[in-house]
Amino acid sequence: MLIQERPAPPSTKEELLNHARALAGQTLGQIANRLNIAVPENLQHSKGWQGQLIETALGGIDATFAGPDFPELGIELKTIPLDHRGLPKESTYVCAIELSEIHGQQWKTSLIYNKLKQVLWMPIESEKHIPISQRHIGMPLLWSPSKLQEGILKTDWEEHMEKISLGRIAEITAHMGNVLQVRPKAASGKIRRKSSNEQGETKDTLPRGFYLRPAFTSEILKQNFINPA
DNA sequence: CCGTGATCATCT
DNA sequence: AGATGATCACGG
Repeated sequence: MLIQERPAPPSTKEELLNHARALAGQTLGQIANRLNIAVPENLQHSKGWQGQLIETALGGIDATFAGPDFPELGIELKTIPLDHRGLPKESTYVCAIELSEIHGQQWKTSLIYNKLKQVLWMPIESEKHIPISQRHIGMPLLWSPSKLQEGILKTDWEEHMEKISLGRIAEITAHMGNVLQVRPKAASGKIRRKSSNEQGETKDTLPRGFYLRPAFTSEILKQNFINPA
């Protein structure tokens, strides 16, 4: 991705939100053109393209950093693909799961909590038949989990982490978790990573990541109607 | 190789 | 159709 005019990082939450709202109604093509970024024909070989584009447009940091996209503000950016009904088309990847040194991890200090405590959701029109350059950005939402939502996330997280700490990660499937899933996250099914249990014994396992179910992100996006931007 | 950005491809 | 398990590209 060639970037010629990368915006500076926003210094305040208001600045970020204003910039994000200014993108609403625009197409991916318009945004890409301003940044001199080429638009791919399809996303099959450019799966993270939209996320990188919006992150660049808003002045976020490098995607490779294992933390919030806007560290100063503690805000994570997530693009979310919508179908014609305005519902999420896919689950939302949150972060990789640490497979070692998981003993004693607490929810409040976990990587996933720190990623989810404040998220800027950028909806993107993602019907298959619409050319990528013509897809529109929807109205963004700056969200933090409600007490109820956080409780559900925490419970899911604790159940998953307990299995992992017991060395039973192989038993975890995407069927588990009310709103938070554990699914493979690797370049291929052949990749292996060391996973250690409470006794310090290690096993090689497929790397996993945390994902939010579409039903959960759908509920989150409804706040756009309760609290119109 | 690993974690970031996610969507794809297949099965039910 | 929707969900699950698998995969693609990139920078460090």
